[in-house]
Amino acid sequence: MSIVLQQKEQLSSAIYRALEAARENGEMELNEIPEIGLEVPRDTSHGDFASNIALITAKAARKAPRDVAQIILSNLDQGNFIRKVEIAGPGFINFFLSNDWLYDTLRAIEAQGGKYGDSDYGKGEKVLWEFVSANPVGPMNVVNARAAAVGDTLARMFKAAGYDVKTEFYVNDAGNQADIFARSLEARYQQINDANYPFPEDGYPGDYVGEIAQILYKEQPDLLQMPKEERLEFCKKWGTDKMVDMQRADLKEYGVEFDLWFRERDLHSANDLERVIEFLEERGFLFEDEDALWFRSTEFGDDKDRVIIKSDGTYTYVTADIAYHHDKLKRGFTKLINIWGPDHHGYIARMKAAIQAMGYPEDTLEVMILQYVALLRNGKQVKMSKRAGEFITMQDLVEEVGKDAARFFFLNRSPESHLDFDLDLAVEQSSENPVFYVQYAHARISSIIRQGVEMGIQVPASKDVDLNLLQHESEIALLKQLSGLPEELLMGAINREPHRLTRYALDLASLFHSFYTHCHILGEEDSLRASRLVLVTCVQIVLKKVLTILGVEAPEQM
RNA sequence: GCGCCUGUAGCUCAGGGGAUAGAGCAUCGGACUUCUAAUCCGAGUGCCGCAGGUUCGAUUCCUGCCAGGCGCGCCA
Repeated sequence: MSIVLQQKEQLSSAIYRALEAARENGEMELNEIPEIGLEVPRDTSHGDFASNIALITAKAARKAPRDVAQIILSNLDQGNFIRKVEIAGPGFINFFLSNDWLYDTLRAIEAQGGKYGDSDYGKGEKVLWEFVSANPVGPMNVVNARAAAVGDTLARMFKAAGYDVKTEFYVNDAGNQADIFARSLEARYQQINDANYPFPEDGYPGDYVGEIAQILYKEQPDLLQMPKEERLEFCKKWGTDKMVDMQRADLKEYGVEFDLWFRERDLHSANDLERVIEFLEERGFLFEDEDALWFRSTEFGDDKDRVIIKSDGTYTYVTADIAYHHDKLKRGFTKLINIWGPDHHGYIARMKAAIQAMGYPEDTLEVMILQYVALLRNGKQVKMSKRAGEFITMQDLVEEVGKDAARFFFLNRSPESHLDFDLDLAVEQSSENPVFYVQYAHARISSIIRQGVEMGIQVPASKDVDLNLLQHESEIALLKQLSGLPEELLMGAINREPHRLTRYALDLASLFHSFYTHCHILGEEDSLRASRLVLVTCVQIVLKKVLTILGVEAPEQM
């Protein structure tokens, strides 16, 4: 249990006992004692912890909130950890504790290192995070970049929260788009020898198709010997594999490495679609109408039934997706979390229906809908069209603003908010980007420790220093911030809020920079210097931990 | 028409049943003989989209409306 939680528990049981005592001695009538809420107030003048219990119970007790608070106080056993209690505002009870718990936080960080802040909340539940899953027919876009950053970070937050996590990229290499891509690639290949060879009307116009056609030509100069059908099949497989390789490389450069890459074509070759259709058929969820086979998804709350096999005998996209999710479940995952773009939100109901038809609870599948990213240049939105071959790719973005800045920028916003990404601003102010502010704090600490070592000063163990020397306002503020990591990490995972962590990192960096200005370290006398070295080392550990989860570098110097 | 998301400071965005609504950027003024000034300290700004409702208390929850983005295929 985190130290903050320990404090809250101590306080709430003290309040509970006070309420019971008040009830017994007749000072207060109260049938039920509600759950006692405690929070860390934003304003430090409101204490270390505050409770609104008096406001909540006032009505049932038929007393004014401040009177209730006064009764609680007069029955409260302050023990030896509560330094001061006061009633404030409409009836809040503010608790001021002795600093021992803050110093315990340093000991915990020292003992746990990079694991500080982790919990076993998830109890090892197997969770699969699927995100990006961009079609292997072109470069990834900025929404993919947003999804990559969010998914990658949330997956790590889940690991920290005690889940058994895998990340997966689903490759749509078997559908219409893959066929169109194959025809586009084949046409570009033909054009190497015959400039007038017709390009398909619906083909992908981007230059990249021609570029990889060149690579294909070098590797396979005799492709034209093949029968057309066979050649298109080859182009589809080779081409989508090539695109997947490129996507994998781009993602790696962006700091995202998936545990698993799942190919749609493997579902087809393993006859998984037939199998899942049979499975649903047996359970009576399918019916025929107008020469097509339908899935009765309305039985599970979808607003329409969905076609599974089209009248021409081919499958729809959702069929493969059902088979895919069936496969995920067969692999033993009990929680499937997908991150989709806003254009797919209409898909949620039918996939959840499928999950239920397969016999699993509706909330086994959770879909996070990420909102769009609008790119602005010269104050105007950049119009992008895959059709016209005009778009700013993830790769362009990373090259332009850098991996760390791009990731931080995406992660610093709540996933469901629409996002305006001003390219001019991102480039122009790249040296003032918040990410550097956080990294600079880490580099500064590294520098202090480095110089200490040069002077023959090592970072001491906390047991060998007097942590009580840490009394400065900026030191206390830092300690409080450090104590908050476990809760931030856990709440961030539970609520799927990566931006909690960027915010936490910014706040921690800010408090450190302020401390740095007000307090010196290496020049201080031995005992104070030792205590502060312990403190900044803990700040460094926590900064590095958070940056690692965010997928951002923690530089030793800048 | 139905569904999802958004509406908070000049801009980009946090927050969220409670105590004076926050940060960064931008603007203005200070701080480097001292561990990195990519830093710090200080200053101003808000019908929290509008209107009702629930509540001791609503910017937060509920309903309706307005505005913007995106969906609603035997496409993927």
